Amino acid sequence: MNSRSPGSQLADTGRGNEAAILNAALAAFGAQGFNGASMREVAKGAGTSLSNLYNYFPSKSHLLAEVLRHVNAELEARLRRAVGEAGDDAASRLREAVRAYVGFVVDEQLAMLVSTAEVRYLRGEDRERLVAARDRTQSIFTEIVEQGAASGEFRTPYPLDAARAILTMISSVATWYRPDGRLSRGQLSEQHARYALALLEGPLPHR
Amino acid sequence: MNSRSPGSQLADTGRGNEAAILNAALAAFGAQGFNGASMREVAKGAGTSLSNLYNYFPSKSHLLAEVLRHVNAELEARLRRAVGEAGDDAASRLREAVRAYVGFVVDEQLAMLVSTAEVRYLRGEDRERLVAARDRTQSIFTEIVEQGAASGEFRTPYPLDAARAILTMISSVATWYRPDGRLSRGQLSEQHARYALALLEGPLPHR
Amino acid sequence: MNSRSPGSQLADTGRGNEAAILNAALAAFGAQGFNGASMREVAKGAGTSLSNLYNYFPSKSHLLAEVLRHVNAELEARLRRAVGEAGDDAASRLREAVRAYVGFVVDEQLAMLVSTAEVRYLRGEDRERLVAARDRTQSIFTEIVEQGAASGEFRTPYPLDAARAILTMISSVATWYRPDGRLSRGQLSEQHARYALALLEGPLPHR
Amino acid sequence: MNSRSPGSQLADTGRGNEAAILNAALAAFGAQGFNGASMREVAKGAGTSLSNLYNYFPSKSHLLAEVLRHVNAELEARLRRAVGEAGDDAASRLREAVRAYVGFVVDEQLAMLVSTAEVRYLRGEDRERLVAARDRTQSIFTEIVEQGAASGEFRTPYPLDAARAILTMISSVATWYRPDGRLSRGQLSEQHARYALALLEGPLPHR
DNA sequence: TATGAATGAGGGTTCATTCAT
DNA sequence: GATGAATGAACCCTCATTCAT
Repeated sequence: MNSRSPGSQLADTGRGNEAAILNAALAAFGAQGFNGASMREVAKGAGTSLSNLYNYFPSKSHLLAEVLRHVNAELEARLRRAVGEAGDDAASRLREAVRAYVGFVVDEQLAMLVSTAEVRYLRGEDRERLVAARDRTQSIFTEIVEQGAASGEFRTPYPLDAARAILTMISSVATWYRPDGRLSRGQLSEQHARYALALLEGPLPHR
Repeated sequence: MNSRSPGSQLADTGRGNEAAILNAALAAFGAQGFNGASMREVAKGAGTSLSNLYNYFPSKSHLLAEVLRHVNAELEARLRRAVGEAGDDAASRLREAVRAYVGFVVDEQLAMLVSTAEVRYLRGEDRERLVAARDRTQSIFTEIVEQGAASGEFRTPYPLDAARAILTMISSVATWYRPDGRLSRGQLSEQHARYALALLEGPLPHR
Repeated sequence: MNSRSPGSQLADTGRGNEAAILNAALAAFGAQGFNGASMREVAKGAGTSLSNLYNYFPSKSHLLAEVLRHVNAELEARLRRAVGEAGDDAASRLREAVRAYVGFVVDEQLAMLVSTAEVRYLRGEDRERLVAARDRTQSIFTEIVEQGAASGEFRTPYPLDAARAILTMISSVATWYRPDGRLSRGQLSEQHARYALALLEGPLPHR
Repeated sequence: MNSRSPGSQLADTGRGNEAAILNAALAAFGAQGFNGASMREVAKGAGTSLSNLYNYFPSKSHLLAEVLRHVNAELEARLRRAVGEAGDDAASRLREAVRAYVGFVVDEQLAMLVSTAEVRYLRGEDRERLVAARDRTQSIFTEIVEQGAASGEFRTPYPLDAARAILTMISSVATWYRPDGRLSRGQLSEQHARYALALLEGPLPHR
């Protein structure tokens, strides 16, 4: 055992059934997509009645928004923790950020998938709020990359574009990763740390 | 004008309304997602009646399958053409393949988005057939990568994993590319060709 | 038998189920009120499926709007016919108009009730259209009243207000009339013709 | 200030929230109709919780019944007071009754509207009780009319039917009256007093 | 009294699909 | 091929009401 939270579980939030509903929604949206999932399924998954869902979330859209908000919050927390404990140079900070991100993708694969695939169904304010929150999360990476570009550690001509490429590369691991597959969590982290440094044209560790 | 096909248009297929329906389906699935789009929308977009759709495709699922099949076929054709016209070394073949792929993503952004986001709604044989077709398409890249790894041009310790990373990196360009954005089609091609070589730890062109 | 149309039937309108649906809606709205009636009831009453209703009317509100439009159209037609066949002086024109209106209320009691009670549930353009149509219908009365006021046949100091009072008085007959009650159709017509002349302070027939 | 109660307020009844609930119900039923209004709205309007409503009224139907009972009680009280202070002859008693009724309609327009429109949603004993109470209220008018018919003051051939016509005429003022409209409270009273005498074919005041 | 959480029934509406023409 | 009408299932959501506290 380790200290990581169990796969694809949103933290308890105090109110009776809220966490159960959020988790059931995550599972349902993950399995069927936002439009393919029904509130009845969510209710069944959460062990409550359909109508009670609406005592917690005013609409299916809002429920999706809350799911995505929680997922991003957890990701951001993990990233900040990891970067906070890293060294000072951009290369090691990047390495830790990548490891934490890959770890999140592996631990919370379903959350990551839903997070990527279902944002598009958010509209209006909910969407804007989430986009803003994600920008804050991604800025953890872009700041490191800018630091490394400024210090000369990263020599790529396109630091910000490369940063984006790194992020999508890592998050898309969720689309194919299998816990019983050829690559372990650790191997994936090493690989992607190396990919990231390679893309940024930074100092690759010797093989 | 150039010789590229117009954006997000599936080729005519001979049967009266077939192309119109496929294109309308692509547009509808792109705008609303597979489950969010309705056959009525598709019919309206194709300028025909709802029931006439079923003279061409036996079900909504099948319609999706056909859309995805056409998109992959077009992508594969473009890739094979590009690689066929390239040199013999892995680096230049890779460069041309990447350029062609990026070009496709840019030209057929919507097709690429749908292709990525909606495969999950295929089931059964339709799904298997498409997965097989995609594997054939992706093998264009993996063969080049294996060739380069064997020849020593690419020194990455993880050639096949890096190939997958390259593919997802390129296809995800569709999620953010804007025709009027900062990066032109050509710049994107150059960037990604460089990313690919960097990831494979091959010979980077001088800046 | 007489030539009056059967009670509470909206005329056939050509399209297959349309008349049946309108009549079923009239019955349902009459029995339960607009909000108390369900589209399922209407469908059952019309002998069709719930979903088929929406092939004829895009929403429950629209269905109500159409019901009310038809009712008013029928009333207006009857009034114009009656007035057209009357003499030239205001008193006899009024008498015929009142008789026709009372006749309509008695023949189409349910239609009249729904017409009065459920307008309030119309919103937006539907409401405005109906209000305009009703104004046109009521102007049949107000014009007669103005004619009689100008000619000196009606001596009331408030001709237009009295006209309104007459109209509400007649239409509210629908709230208590019973076909098997003490007052026959003919008696009601006579009474209300006399009420109208009395209210307008015109020439009362001798008793 | 005068001695009339404020518009559309049901009197306090002693129990904590009862008056607030009755008034909120009156407002909600007036705005949306009985079936269109929800107990949640009523609770919100009364400033209490949804479930607390059921400590005062056992059901929505009962709540409606109580609202209507209060409205009728207030109307009856006003009418009896007015008639009690009038002279002895039928014409002046009628005049005072009409004035009081018109005054009530104007002062308590919403209450009158609800009273007229929503009775139909009462069933069973609640309905019977209300009908009986209304009959008692209306008998104030019918008794005056019978007195005047007997004494020869009113010469109409249909005294009781005319009485009913008068009542509906007055109560329907609520459907169009606007406080800022052309007709003042006083003018309306005068008009309707005259209408009533005209309908009954009694002695009209000189103009 | 007063509350918040809970629920089963039912609301209007849309869906993919079928079928007679 | 092409259509318009039709349908049953399912959708999201709201309802009046209950109950433990």
